[in-house]
Amino acid sequence: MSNPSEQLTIGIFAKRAGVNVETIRFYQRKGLLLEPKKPYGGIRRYSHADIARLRFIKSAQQLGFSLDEIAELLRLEDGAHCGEARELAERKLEDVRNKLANLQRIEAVLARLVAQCCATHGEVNCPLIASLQRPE
Amino acid sequence: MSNPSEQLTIGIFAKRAGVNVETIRFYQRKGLLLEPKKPYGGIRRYSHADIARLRFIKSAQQLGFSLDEIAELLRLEDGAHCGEARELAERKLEDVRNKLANLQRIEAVLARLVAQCCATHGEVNCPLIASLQRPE
DNA sequence: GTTACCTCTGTAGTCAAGTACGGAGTCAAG
DNA sequence: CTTGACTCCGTACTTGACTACAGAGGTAAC
Repeated sequence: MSNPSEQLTIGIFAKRAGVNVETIRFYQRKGLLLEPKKPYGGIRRYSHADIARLRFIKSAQQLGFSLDEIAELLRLEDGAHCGEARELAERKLEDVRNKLANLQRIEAVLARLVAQCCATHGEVNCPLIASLQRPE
Repeated sequence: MSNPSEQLTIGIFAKRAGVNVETIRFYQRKGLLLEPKKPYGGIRRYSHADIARLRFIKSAQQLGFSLDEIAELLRLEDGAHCGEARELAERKLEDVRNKLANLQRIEAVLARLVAQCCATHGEVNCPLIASLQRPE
């Protein structure tokens, strides 16, 4: 059914990855996806690797990375100028860890909220808001 | 220094919360922040509760919640139609847990990347991308 | 070999989330 | 009682991330 060496047209590629064809072209213009070279005036073909890459972009995006940041992440794998890449990775890692910490706090609070919900009526001063505050 | 009953003008409010004045007005238009009623043709004053709320908005936003979603989250505390709120919180919780899982995968990979960096040259087929893939 | 449905390229429009700005009013200090 | 800094309100501009569309060409199925 999904033979790994299958070559896809842009339409099918888009469908498989769950995005709009225009989005793919847009990402190509931004350099997030490479355009496969086309067979002399013909139609370009895409591979499963392209789908993987696109899915990665979409996932990273959902985590709050901008397309420019994602481009950087992808350059880690593509170019791999080593020192530079390492630095970049380190910065991203810190970033990611901050996001994680925040998300964990939210998670805890939401979970508690769900658990307690309706247990206490009346003066609800929401734990959600409090949870995101830190001294400074 | 920061007496809790202090009343702030919008400019000071903005500065304390680290945002633009215009952003505050924009959030008021969207209903994310309430405009304090103003003393008859005068100037509105803001409290520390407002700062807390604004900081919450900003944090949530960094985690990939849209302003509309944040509005929903805030309605959890403001309105508290209980059943509804609980449902919303549950949906968000799932959301958050998915994000967490993804971030954790990225975290692991980035950490590994940083650790191994430059250890293996040549054919690098990036673990980053692989990390975000799941069967379906 | 024509029809229906693609693809390609470029340019323009949309939507969310701000940001900027103009003109009028407010207010505290000097 | 004026000056300078700030507020208010409305409208318009910007940026990031798409999304749509027009016009030309490719292709597979009949």
